[in-house]
Amino acid sequence: MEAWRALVTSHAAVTERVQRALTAADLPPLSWFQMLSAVKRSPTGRPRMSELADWLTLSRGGITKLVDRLQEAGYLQRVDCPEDRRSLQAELTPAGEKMLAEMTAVYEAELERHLRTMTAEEAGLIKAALEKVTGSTCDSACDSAHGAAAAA
Amino acid sequence: MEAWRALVTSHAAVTERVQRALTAADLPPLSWFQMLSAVKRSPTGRPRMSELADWLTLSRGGITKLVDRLQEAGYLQRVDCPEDRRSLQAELTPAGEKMLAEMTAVYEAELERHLRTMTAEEAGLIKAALEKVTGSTCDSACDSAHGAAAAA
DNA sequence: TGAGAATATTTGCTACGGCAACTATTATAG
DNA sequence: CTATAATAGTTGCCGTAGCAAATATTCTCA
Repeated sequence: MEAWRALVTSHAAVTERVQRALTAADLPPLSWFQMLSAVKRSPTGRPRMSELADWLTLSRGGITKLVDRLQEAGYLQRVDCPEDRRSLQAELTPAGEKMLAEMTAVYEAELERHLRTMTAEEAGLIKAALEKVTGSTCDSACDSAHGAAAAA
Repeated sequence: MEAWRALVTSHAAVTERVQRALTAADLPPLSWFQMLSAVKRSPTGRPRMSELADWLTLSRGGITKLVDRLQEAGYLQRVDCPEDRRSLQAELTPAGEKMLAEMTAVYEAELERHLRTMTAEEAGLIKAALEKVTGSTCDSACDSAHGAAAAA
């Protein structure tokens, strides 16, 4: 429980620092970076809107508007999905690639600044422990759904 | 770096679950819980607005509005600060104490659900490592201010 | 003491995100 | 094949938070 509080606190603190570092460098906000890097990290390079919603833990509507802004800024474009005509895929433009690189530099520098007190072993442990948590979140969801269904 | 990504992801996932658990239980949002428990955890029990802003990592304006809502709901009240007439202190009302207890129950239950994959040792390590990060954030801020001053 | 800098909080304006309703397309059942 | 349900995405409306300006009070120093 205290560990969770520490996590929440450090998350908020570091995130705020990164935000400020980005604005100080006249760069777009963190949400843009998260979007751009999610698109970049996608196996296909062209994730669907709903995939982005899952990865960024954002609602569908939120994704629509975020992509709108990035598209208007010229960093992303929507392309029709060939397998499903309901669906759209987001794709980085060259300008988007460039911006992502710039933001990544600031982002990683700031992270390094704040996480330098952490040893590699600690980082490894944290990564492992928290990935277990995230992984099990899906199971919990199923439990939850099951429980609700049973109750209904 | 990957550890940080894991942290961000698990934070978002668990936070979202807790939010949903609270709304499912017809309780106020997570921000209210954070505010109430920050007031409760204050050494004096009557933190100032600016202390709350620091602890919740929220802007001053944000605190004003959040306290406004909690006050209107009858969970908090503002009292004049005796040492500094510019300042106000937030104080839990009996209804606020009661609500905090209710929300704490749901909050902790949900946390336990999602963090059950973590062992006590892991939790201890994470807590220690992340508290180091948060602690050093202040130093970094000083470094940063110093660097800016030197540059100017 | 008195002028001006610094600090604590609030307010107005704006941007961002969630939810529920809507459209368009695909999947399922009969 | 058609009707219905389910899914992908967008839109409108609302609540919430940040920022900069405004107000009130305290601090500094001459």
